Amino acid sequence: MRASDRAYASLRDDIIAWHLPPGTVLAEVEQSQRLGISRTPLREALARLTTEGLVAAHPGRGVVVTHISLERMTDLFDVRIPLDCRAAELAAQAADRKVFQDLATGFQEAPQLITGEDPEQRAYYALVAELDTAIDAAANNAYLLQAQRQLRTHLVRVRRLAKDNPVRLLQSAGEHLQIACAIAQGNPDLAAAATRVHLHNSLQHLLSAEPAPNSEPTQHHGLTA
Amino acid sequence: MRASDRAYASLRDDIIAWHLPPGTVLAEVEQSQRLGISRTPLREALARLTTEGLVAAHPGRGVVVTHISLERMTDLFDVRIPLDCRAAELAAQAADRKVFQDLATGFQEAPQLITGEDPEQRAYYALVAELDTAIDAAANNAYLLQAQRQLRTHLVRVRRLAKDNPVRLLQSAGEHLQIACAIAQGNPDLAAAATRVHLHNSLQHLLSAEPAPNSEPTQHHGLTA
DNA sequence: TTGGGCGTTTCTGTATACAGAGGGCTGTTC
DNA sequence: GAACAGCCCTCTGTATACAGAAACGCCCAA
Repeated sequence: MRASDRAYASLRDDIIAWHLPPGTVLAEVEQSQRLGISRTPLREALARLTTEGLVAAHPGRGVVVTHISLERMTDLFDVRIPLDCRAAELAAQAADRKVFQDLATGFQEAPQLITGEDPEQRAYYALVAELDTAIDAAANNAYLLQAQRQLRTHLVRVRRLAKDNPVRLLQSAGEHLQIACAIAQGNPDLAAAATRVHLHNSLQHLLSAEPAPNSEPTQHHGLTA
Repeated sequence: MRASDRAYASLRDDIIAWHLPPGTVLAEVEQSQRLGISRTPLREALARLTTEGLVAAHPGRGVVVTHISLERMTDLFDVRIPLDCRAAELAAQAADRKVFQDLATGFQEAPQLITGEDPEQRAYYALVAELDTAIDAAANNAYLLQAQRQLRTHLVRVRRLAKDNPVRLLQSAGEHLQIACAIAQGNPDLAAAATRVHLHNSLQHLLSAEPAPNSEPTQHHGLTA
């Protein structure tokens, strides 16, 4: 694997995990030394992160980890809802039903995954990611996948701002179960509707949380737009 | 402006305009000499083009201009339709009506723009781009804008494969007029419906054209997905 | 004649060196 | 004491030099 790929993955993970919190200045020499590479591959990694909107080139100040705020989630969901609904429709039309039946079983057993042990609820979110991946594969649309990947990066990042509680996670599991069942039944309309319901509730839950201490005041969002 | 930005813009324009047709190998030394820069900024430009899907890193063979085919337009419109419809809805909710009234007037007069003089119909497509820009501005959503920009790049590129004829362009102007009017009236449902009608007809027109001589057989599409 | 192996050559990926610009600090002056 | 100007320093952006890998071609052998 190339050094620039490793640097990209490492920085991306660190930003998503809030090891590099918003506002952090990523000086090229400092980061290249930290990662044990030269500036050339590091610059490539930073360029990729910039196009993704995870960092922004602050002219004169270097590259800065972008701020993320709950206020912008409404905008993000305005894009996410139609894309995810369309993906669910396409998946319901074309999917291997066995795959989604198995996923449905998984979500039925999700309450066992949602334990108090892991505050990040990795096991449950891994199952959610599995469903997303299965929908992507069934929809089989490279353009759709690329658009969704962009959005998901920012969504994973905002999780830290939200307050997951077992009640909401159990409700979420039920919604995902509904989506998986609809796709397994080959019902596109139902799959899209279930997706819309789930995303609506997710957004409401996100917005209902009071701003976390990490939430910074609204600033330039950093998308190169 | 940075050398890497100029290289990116130059290569992007050349690919979109088919000066660099699909399958062209972009060797780093060759292109850097052609553009009068060194390999470092050129590599940055190629990386950006790769993430956009305009070129693909062919391992061992260098970077190659990706193939584009009408077959993939169905996939592209599967993403474009929900996004454009949502954008039209948002614009209809928030737009400065005067702007879209003026655009509507422009589309009413579009038949005068659609002349036989310019085979590429630049004047008409500039008006269409103006409407797109106005919708983007009214929708005021950075995530939406970024997703649409990706798609539009590929759409402009495929125009060369389609056969524009005055009949279709006049029909298209009427559809755009309907969209602009609906937004100017502040009617989100109508705006989305008009957008859906227009995109449906656009796709049908694209697919009705027999494959142009430039159309290559289906290959790896090159999106890094 | 064809297939396989080796050498050459060119290419990518990385490191480093260099130049220009911008900011911060310090000294001086009002 | 405060404000402005000049200098220095650090940082980005670019060029170039170097190393490893892969592909092409040629030669030899079967």
